[in-house]
Amino acid sequence: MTSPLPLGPDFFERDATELAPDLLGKVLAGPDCAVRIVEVEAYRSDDPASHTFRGPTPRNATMFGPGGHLYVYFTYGMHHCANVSAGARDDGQAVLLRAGEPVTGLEVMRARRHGRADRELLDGPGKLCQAMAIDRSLDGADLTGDGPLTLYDDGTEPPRDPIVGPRIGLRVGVDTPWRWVDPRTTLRLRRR
DNA sequence: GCCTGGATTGTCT
DNA sequence: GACAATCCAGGCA
Repeated sequence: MTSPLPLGPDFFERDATELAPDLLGKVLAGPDCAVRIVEVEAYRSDDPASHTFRGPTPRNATMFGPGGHLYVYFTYGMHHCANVSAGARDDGQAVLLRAGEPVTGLEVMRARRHGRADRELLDGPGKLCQAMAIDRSLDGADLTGDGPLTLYDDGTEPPRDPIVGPRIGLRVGVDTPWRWVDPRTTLRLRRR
């Protein structure tokens, strides 16, 4: 275990399908809690399932910004989802953070998730945002510096044998295997 | 354990 | 005006 280091902009400035599996095992730290990422999905602008497929809009502006920033969107009338922008400016790429495991701030997250079992605190994209109090006010936050949220490498290597499969909840783009799961997780996640 | 249906609102066509 | 990168409760096995 080396000392935790924030990931720099260089780490994020590559294709979302390369970045996504490397985010497994990394730590997303907020002001009062931190989470180890165990499930991700990649989205690109040439991908019909991506919010950026039809070009820039006010909502998806962060995905077209530089890599290493937080893209938060609101969906199904009641849920937020958190993404990390990837690639260079104007690339329109991002990695959706689907699930995580608690690192610090367990009590805070339990309170925000209102009595859910620990294994159900962070095992879905909407739940992860609820537990970490992520909403649209954090859209565009810089994850590489002194913002409210930071992505760290705490010395945990990405898994050598990540589970790869199709993305979840889509009407289109289900044929591309752009979802990665860390096999070391104890969460009950779809494994294929 | 697995499956089904309802909730609810911002966003784009 | 329709849809959406979801979650949860409830029913059944």
